[in-house]
Amino acid sequence: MGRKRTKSGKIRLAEVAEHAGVSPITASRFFRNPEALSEAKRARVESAAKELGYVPNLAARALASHRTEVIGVLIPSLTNNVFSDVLRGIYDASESSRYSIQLSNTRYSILQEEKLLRLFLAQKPAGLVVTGIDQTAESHAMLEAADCPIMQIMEIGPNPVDMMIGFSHYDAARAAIAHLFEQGHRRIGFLGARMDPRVQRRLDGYQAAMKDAGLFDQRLIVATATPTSVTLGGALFTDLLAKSPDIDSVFCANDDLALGVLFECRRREIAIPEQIAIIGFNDLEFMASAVPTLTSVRTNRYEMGRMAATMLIDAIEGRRPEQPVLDLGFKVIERQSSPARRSDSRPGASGAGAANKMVALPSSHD
Amino acid sequence: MGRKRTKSGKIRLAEVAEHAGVSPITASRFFRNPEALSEAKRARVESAAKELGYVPNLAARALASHRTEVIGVLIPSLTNNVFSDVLRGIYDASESSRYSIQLSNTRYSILQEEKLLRLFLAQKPAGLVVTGIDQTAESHAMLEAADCPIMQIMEIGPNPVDMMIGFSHYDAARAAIAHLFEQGHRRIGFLGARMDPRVQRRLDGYQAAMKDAGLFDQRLIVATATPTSVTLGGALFTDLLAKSPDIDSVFCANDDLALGVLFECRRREIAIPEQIAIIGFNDLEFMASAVPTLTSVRTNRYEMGRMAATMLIDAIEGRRPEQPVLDLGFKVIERQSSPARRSDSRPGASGAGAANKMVALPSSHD
DNA sequence: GTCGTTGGTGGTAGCGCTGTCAACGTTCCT
DNA sequence: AGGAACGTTGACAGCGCTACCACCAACGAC
Repeated sequence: MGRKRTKSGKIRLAEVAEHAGVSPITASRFFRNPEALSEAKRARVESAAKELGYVPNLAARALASHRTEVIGVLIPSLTNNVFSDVLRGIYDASESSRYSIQLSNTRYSILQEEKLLRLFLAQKPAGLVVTGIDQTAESHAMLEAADCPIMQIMEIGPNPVDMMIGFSHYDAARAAIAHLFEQGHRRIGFLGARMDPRVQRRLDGYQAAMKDAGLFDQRLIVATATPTSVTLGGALFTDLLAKSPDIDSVFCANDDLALGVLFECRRREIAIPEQIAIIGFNDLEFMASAVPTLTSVRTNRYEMGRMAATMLIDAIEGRRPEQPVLDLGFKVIERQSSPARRSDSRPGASGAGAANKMVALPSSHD
Repeated sequence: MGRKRTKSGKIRLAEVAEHAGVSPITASRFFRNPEALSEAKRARVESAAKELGYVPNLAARALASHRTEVIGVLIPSLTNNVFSDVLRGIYDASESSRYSIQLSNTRYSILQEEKLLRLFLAQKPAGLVVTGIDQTAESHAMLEAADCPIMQIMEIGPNPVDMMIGFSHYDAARAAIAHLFEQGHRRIGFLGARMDPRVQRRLDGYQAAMKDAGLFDQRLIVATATPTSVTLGGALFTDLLAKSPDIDSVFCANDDLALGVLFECRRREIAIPEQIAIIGFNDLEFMASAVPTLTSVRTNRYEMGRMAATMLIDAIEGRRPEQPVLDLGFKVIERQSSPARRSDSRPGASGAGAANKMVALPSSHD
């Protein structure tokens, strides 16, 4: 009874249409723009499709329509906890949509990013998510020329290609240092690993804050291109102690380093926070649970991913946001590793539920 | 001068063929099976493609060839560190190939897995990676019927659908308990979170080992469906202490829990390892760096992902492995949290470089 | 020398879907 | 009442590529 079919019982759109007693085009429209159909035909096609177990052939759709339902995502690392949170947000937001995520890893190389971008763009993605604002000129040009919405995530800065969601790493670092200043610290060390552009901007923020306070000292900075790890945190802290034995606190550019510092202090019997205060960055889950609990700068990673995908999908479907650049801000979460030394009215900082100071500023550091 | 072209200067295969002075079919063959061409034509097509910047249209290819160059990967969680390592291996191995990875998150639901499987299979993937061996009957049937290679990862067990890479979580747990027995421990607690099938099998291994030794006690087990976290480790340990104050050691079904236990012991001033020994599972990076360093069962997660993708791609391209089931084994990495109490000839266990006992057995527990 | 046989090449005919445009019936306006 | 406007539907012609089969030359076997 069926029309000709090449492959094993595969249901095609034509079968659905025949079953529903409509033309293939009407059936096609049902899947793309159901509102355009009359109530009656919509129901007929819907039940026919369900009955036959129809699954559209995405390759044919892509070929005929000159576009895909793929959102390309370029991130620098799969290992980093930070990106796994962002990714989870992206996947969660895309799950209820028709779009699928195509992930690629740039390994912190903007040249690799450029190469991948070229590859992605050639397949006419529905949208693109790229990490950061430090693309090559060539990449930037390709993104500008792309005929799909683009979302830059992780940080905000001038000259967005299209949309942008993130926060100012510079301001966040300044807020971390301001917090330590408030608690009475002066000799504040900086520990940084990987030194990707965002960590670099945290270092910039640290330097600016220290210089403004007249406290800058090159010997307070230990930074390496080595990928981050807890073990590395201990090693960098050891270096820092050797360079500057008189530090009273450390700003770690991420939480893994902070945990490494915590352990190294245990090993050296350095009391936290009495001898050295610690503040981390990102506020990973374990920070609230360490002993002592560790102060950190909370960033909204999951939300960043979720919003990025949501806004991107909206833009793909023609609902462009009124506000293309979104600053998700950050919070300094005060915990035991950086206590208030003054006995003023500030609420105590003693764990996850402790007083938080919300800081969310537009990026304005250059 | 070119032939008709629908879209803005997009180079099609026909253009390349024309430029190279061959037929489109010959050009097509160049990309699929270069060896089939004569030396001369191969060079001509190659330079023409390069000169024109030709990028094949994957949708057209998929439509015409009835297959895609997509490897579907179904994992239960994006957050879990364990899977991010596996994923990194998969992405690394696929990067140099023509295949792209399509990732989906089952959220530890085998019903969701079944749904996603149906979706994936309909797009005729080149290959499929699924997590674990606990698919629904329906899923299993679909996988059996699929006309592409299938790789099951994370554990090994009976009745592989096709290929399988992993290790026995049951045996690994037994090895962890055997290690604690050797060190003289008897009241060994078990802490488990999420209780997915693999954690369940670790519990099974724990129970079997304890029963075999005549030491089993239901009150030694604290397990919850709650997703794992460091904080949860502390909470579960608190529960365990309430149920069994006389424990001498804890086997944590993963390292996050172990870190939580470490912090909770600090909080309660319980000495590790003097009062309580700890062993974790997976050997995440921080285990070697904690104070004291934490014993764990090392699993080859990155390697698992890398091998899975490599073998799958080989199978897709017709190079089927001689050995479809691969046991990657595990290692108990002895560290300070579970020291040798006897002063025999066993090498000391004092850090990352400490003596390791290699155990790698085929799954044989049922 | 004729016949396979092989390796290399090309022609034809779609893959399953959607863009475009035309055509239809209905409603609303003047 | 006539016409425009709208909402709904369908016919047709590909999208860019590859499967399939046919073909041709060059080679060795008999």
